[in-house]
Amino acid sequence: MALEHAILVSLAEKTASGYDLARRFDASIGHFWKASHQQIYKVLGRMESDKWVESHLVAQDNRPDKKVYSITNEGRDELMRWSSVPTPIEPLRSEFAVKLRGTQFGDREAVLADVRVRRAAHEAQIAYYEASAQRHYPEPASLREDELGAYLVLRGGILAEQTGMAWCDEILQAFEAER
Amino acid sequence: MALEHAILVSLAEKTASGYDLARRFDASIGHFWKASHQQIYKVLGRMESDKWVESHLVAQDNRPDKKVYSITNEGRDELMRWSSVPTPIEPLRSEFAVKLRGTQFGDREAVLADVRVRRAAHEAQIAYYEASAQRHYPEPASLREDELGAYLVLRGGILAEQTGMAWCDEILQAFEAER
DNA sequence: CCTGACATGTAACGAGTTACATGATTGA
DNA sequence: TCAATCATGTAACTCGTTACATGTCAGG
Repeated sequence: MALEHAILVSLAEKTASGYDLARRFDASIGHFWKASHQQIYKVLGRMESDKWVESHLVAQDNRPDKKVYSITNEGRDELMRWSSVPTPIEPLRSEFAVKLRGTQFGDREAVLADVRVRRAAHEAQIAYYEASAQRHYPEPASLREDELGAYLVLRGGILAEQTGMAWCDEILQAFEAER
Repeated sequence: MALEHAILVSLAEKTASGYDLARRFDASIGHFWKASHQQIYKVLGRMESDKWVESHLVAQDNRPDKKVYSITNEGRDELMRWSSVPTPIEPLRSEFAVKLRGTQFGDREAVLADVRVRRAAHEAQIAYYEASAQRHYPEPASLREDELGAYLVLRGGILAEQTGMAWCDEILQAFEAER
């Protein structure tokens, strides 16, 4: 399972509570791997049994206690082992593609409206990613070693969104040409 | 669930047995939505209870009987209804991105080897898709209405694979530059 | 005789989502 | 007083995968 490894990577960067991790999975890491807090707590429990992480309670003023997790040496070993195994190639999976394929059996105008909404969403996401790149990595030619991975992932996000937008444009053009 | 609708689209094009559908999900439709035969039989059962499809047994010579499914009017109505509801935007989900992000905690050379394998896989997939496009849609400027959806989905596949390959190239370059 | 294509399922499990459950503090 | 943020979980359910289960026929 990749969620465990996503958590290990996140904890290797910085210790965190389940709540902190849930917020990270809403932002940075969450751009390519989503997880709900419920699932995170569940998996953290299993990971602690497996000794990949350990926790200690931290009391706070005016706030609930929190359980701060950190990665163990066994966790670091597992990360090393996992990184050396080839990643299975994930097949594409797109409900939108199914719908596009079946346009002739559906509401053509609604599908086109959907394409326009998706195009706008891709556009917004590109703007967001590019602002993020500008802010965190203004000089991509001289990145620190520990920044490279996150930067390349961001680049992957930008490329994917640009492609999504280009696809929407092609679909709109094809449908307009046909009219 | 989209599998039900993928099956509806497939049956709207042509009646099929569970076995036939499983083969279609290994090829054309399967390029953007995978399903095992076990899952298909399970879902077909539910869809028949819901009256979206109906089946009749067909005896064959020298072969086992088969249950041929066809879409009902209710099934067509459902397809129309579904097509008019906006498709939820599927967030990216990539174990490979997690691994890339965590390269500093792993085996850098193994990750790079993985990138090269993935690049080759994208390249092969592009060749496959382009041959398919050439064979089925030699003249994209003049497509029949019932071909347009499948053609555009194929285009989406080509664009996605090209992007995947471009990303791999960027990763390889960045790691080589750093050395 | 053995493999592969044809044909249809069940059972057990794992991953992930949705709904439920609780409780403190801060600011509008 | 009401909503938002902080903080941690359980329970029920759905979707999908893997393993198991069975049997025919054609071709090498």
